[in-house]
Amino acid sequence: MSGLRQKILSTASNLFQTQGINSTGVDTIVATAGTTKMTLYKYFSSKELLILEVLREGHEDFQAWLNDKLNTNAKHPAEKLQKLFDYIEEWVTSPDFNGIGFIKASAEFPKEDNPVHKLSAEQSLQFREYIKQLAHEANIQDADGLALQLSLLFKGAAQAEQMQRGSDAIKYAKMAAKILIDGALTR
Amino acid sequence: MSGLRQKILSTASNLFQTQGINSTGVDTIVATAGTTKMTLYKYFSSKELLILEVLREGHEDFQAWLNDKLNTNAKHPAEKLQKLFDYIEEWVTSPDFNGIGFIKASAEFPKEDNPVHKLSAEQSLQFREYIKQLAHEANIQDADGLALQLSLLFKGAAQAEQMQRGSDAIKYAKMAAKILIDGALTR
DNA sequence: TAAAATGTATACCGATTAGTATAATCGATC
DNA sequence: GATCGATTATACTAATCGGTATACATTTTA
Repeated sequence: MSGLRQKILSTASNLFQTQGINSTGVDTIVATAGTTKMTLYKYFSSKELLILEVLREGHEDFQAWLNDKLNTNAKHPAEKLQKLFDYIEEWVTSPDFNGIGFIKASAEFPKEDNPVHKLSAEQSLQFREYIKQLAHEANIQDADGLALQLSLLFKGAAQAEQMQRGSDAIKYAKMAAKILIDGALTR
Repeated sequence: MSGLRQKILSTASNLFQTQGINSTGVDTIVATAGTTKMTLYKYFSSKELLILEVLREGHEDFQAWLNDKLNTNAKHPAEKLQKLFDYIEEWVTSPDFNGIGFIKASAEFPKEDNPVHKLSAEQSLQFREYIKQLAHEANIQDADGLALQLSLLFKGAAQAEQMQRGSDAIKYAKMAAKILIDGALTR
């Protein structure tokens, strides 16, 4: 049963994050994963498809982890909102954190009709919709606006973290989020 | 007097933004600029040096434009802070806007010792320091913190704009910035 | 008018890219 | 022990990459 497929996926994910997507050749991926090109192309029919799969898995992992954390550690919707950036911080500062995929992918594939770019935009929107749902359940008037603002803080912090690992950006993003959330709740 | 050098710079800037830096070959640049590789390499001894120069010019233009706008249209330091995102919006929504270079460059060159990455991080920090100075002059206690938060909003909005042109992210970033600034001023 | 600088045109180099063809090797099942 | 699927190993293709060499044309300067 192919642990190889998973190995290739995780290896590619790491390399994409540390070296860049376009700068990482297929040969480098298979060499690092300890396999050959024939095997890679048996599981992924093209590099683009591999990129898409890496993005998909990364996003699903993040969303599932975040949703699970919020559901088990917060009862009321407003509480979820207030704890959102706590878990974002926990995710981002985790030692095996390897970046928010869709942030970088959209930069490396700027053409709007590119499949990778389209998936990135879709995932970004999906995250925003998730926050919007939380805000809506917390009876916030402009749920859409708050969701957009929080996603901006998230993107900014992720971008800062990718620019310099271990920056204190997340900490201040959390404080800014608290101000925006509290303001929206008491309106 | 070489208008060719400037033509190459602006052409490269446009292509880098619309196609990506790594995805834009030197041949494409010279063909689009209407010149030859020999001329390009007379002005820029390598592609990396061309990238650095494009980044440098873009950042200088932005900083100079922003500083000029603030100085001529706002008197008091607090007023400058409050109008900051108005001009950021004006810059970003301008039709000939071609992206905040250091946002994308840091994604395409993730290695921290890479010259392009280093310049990007430097420019990002420089922008943050600029805001910090404004906040300091406005007698804001945690000038550093506010500057970081505003730069997060700026990065997030720029990232959103690069993901989808014409998004309303800037509008909401402006609103969030107002909340954060007002809160910091009346403390 | 002669010299010098600037730009064009074109062909080339070695390295790297994504992807494929072919044959050999491995382990498990029957 | 033979067979079968999965994996490896290696060599290859055609295209593209950044960068260079050479020869020629044009314009500027003296």
